[in-house]
Amino acid sequence: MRYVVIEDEAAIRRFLRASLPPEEAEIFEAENGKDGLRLVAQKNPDIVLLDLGLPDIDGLEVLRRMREWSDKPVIVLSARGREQDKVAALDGGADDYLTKPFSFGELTARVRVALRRSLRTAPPTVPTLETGGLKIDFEARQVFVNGQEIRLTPLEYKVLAFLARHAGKVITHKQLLAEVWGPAYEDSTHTLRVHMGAIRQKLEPEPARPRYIRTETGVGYRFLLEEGV
Amino acid sequence: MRYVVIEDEAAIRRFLRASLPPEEAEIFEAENGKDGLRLVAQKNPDIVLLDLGLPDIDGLEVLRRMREWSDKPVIVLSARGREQDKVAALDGGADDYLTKPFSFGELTARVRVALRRSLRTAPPTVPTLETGGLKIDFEARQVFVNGQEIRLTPLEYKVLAFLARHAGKVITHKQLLAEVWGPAYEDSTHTLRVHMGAIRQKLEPEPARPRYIRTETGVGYRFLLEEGV
DNA sequence: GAGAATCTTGACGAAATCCTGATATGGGGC
DNA sequence: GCCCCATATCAGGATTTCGTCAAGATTCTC
Repeated sequence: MRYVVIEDEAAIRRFLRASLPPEEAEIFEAENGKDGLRLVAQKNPDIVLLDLGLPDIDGLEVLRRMREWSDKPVIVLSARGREQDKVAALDGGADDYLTKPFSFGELTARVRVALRRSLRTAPPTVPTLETGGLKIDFEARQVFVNGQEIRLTPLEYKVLAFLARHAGKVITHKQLLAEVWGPAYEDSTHTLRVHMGAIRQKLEPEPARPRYIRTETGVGYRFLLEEGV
Repeated sequence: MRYVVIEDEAAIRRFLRASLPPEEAEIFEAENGKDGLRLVAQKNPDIVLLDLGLPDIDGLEVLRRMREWSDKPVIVLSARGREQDKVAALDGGADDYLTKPFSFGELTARVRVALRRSLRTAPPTVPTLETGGLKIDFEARQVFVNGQEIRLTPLEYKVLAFLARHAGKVITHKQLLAEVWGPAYEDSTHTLRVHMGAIRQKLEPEPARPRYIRTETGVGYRFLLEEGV
């Protein structure tokens, strides 16, 4: 996690450095608004801690300018405790407001809240798997063969998705049945075979000689990553 | 904007009612945790104000249970001012924490912050979406088919808009019901089907062979970006 | 308070999906 | 070649899921 701290009092900066464990936190510090804005732009932090009483530009102005091009979470730390100061900062785009003196625990908890939220806003990866002519878009729940969409029933999709998520590894019948049908169906191998037949019919060019899902006789099935023979 | 207030002191509830202008705020009140949870599920509010000292369940427990199925913003209002109380609530899923007595201005400012943020969390706002002969103007809340405006009821529009904002992806019945009707209605699939029928009747040229919204049997619905078959 | 619009609920036929049994295939061991 | 086992395929019928219609209930509007 990367922090930018914009704060002119060295004591507070020291306090923050001490509060945030260095193995988790990379901290960049600025003593005035101008340097602070530059740091935010350069370092692309996950969160910004901003003092209002800065020597050059007022903290509110720093916030205003930052909000023109960034929506990184900002927590304001200020000695000003009047209601109108809080309202101005919060309406000016701050995500939270802490009045000095504040406690270490509350600060870190509020930092966690802000980080938790910004993580939720930005979904991590786009999970999509592609091998040979087969493409599986897990997010959209869609499967393509050579660019053509293939429609799968709920069970077919679940089976294929589970195999693909464990691509390269052998998945036993029991594992598949327990995962897709539920633990009570571990012995319904016949049902599984029928569904596998339907899946291959739909996505294998030659269902009799499968390229994507190999049957491991006596054990289970394996999703092939590189096109095997 | 819809508020749910979970607070046993009548004085505070009165204060909140007075603080939030009725023309902008629809307020639902509960005096204990049990009713509060039910209200959140039923009314599908934009924000929840939660007291920690409730007569039946502890506020922290209410928060914990709510977070199992909802990520609506929650602002905790509490007489407990100790650091450990704040940390527990914030780490328990609260979005903000205000110690009583709090000022009217700070409360409303923090509410605005939470609302601003949850709006931003919502899928990227595309002012208008167009595919085939269908055009959806999200800002004006208007829908056109081949240039002709289609009148949709509030629920119909919400369903269509949610699907369209996640165009291409499968939306499960539960997701759709939780989002449009509220978490308490996750199992009213039948109602959803009837509304879907009405929507298709209005905007599909051939309602029996839909071009814009495909049903994914056993899973949910999908808004089609390119015109399917 | 009447009328319209909207929403929910129930009933029933249609469609899709799923399971089961019967039968075919294919490879290894003898 | 022949048998045996695991697997694959096919076909039917059961079950689940969907769509539609229509009748009440509720809310909104005038």
